[in-house]
Amino acid sequence: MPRTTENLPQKILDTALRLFSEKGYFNTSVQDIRRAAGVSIGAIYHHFDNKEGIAQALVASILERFEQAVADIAEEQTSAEAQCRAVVEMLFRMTEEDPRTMAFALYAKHREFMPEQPPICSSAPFERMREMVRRGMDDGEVRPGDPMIASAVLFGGPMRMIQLRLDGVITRPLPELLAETWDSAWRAIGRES
Amino acid sequence: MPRTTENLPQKILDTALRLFSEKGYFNTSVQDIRRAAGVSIGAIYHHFDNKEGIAQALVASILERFEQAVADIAEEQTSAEAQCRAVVEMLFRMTEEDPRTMAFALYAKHREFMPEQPPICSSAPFERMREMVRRGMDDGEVRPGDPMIASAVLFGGPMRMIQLRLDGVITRPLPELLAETWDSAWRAIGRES
DNA sequence: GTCTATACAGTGATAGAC
DNA sequence: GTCTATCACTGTATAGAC
Repeated sequence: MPRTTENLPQKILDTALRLFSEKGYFNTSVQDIRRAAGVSIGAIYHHFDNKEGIAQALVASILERFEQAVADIAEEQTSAEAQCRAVVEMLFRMTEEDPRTMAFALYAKHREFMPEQPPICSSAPFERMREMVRRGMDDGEVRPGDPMIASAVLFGGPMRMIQLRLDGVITRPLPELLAETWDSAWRAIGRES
Repeated sequence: MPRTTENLPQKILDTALRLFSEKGYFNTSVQDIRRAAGVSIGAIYHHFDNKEGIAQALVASILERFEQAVADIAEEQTSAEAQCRAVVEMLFRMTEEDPRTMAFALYAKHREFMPEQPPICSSAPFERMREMVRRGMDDGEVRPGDPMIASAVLFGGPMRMIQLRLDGVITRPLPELLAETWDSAWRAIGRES
């Protein structure tokens, strides 16, 4: 890849992500994006079909990163507990490093501005997380029961922590709280040792 | 209270709640509310300051119901576990009886259309739920630790179940899943018996 | 590929009759 | 209190020059 200045589509996406997560999709006009990115309306509509297309490109790119991270974890870790813990650790870290991406990915109502798109909670990385729990159940690492309930309870707590952190209710960085959060969350579904 | 036909402000609120939860706040115009409620624009603006005022009235009324329900539970139940379980049972029941209200109350981005309002997660009923867990910790009913983490993990799982149910990922009525959900969630933070 | 200028639909809100 | 008619404006998106 030749060394080039940041290309224009990427600059548009970065700016849109910032504005969408700060003010919300509907409170952000294409004019706002144009102004903040320092480009023209024509350039935006040359690279994207319409405003919704910008949002779609953003979600697709974020889900791709998620899916890659989860896939890497699935390869590196063997036990279900280690896999699930690594996923939560990754999510906590990403929340601190890039809160805007997390807010937009996990905590926006995509259906409202992308009516045709499937909900985020049925996307590949989330399916994979449920699959980790299901396998742990088959292997006897997780207490028997309904896999959907088990994964909702296991990941629901940490995801609630992320939401409270993004809302400013939790003030400490999440990685500092990982150990205690995980101990509790796993105790809910793990077999006692 | 005299027996009267449903009054107009209430009809406006009911219609707005339906449209807001089905299509979202920004995809619903005041004209849409007017049409669906079978009233005039003038009537709407006579009873409410503006569109945001309708949303504020809705949130206030829902939070009042929540707060009342949680206060009743706090009176009826003594142990922290019984209190918290009753809250989750109430939320699961309300999700089935009135999914629109739950979707709008728990799962809408209020800050985007009501910028001046405090976030829902710092409202009275949610504070009270955290207080229940904190008291359980003081009484030795809950394992010692950070009360914020404990309540996030305890209620985060059930609230994730509600979200998945509203998104159609879970197809069975939540009350049928209450027992298993609660057993897991409480195990995360309760002292072993 | 990037720009400026503009079309035009639909929005929230108001005025004023009844 | 409820209505109709209308305003002023912003939004998305397109056309066409460079």
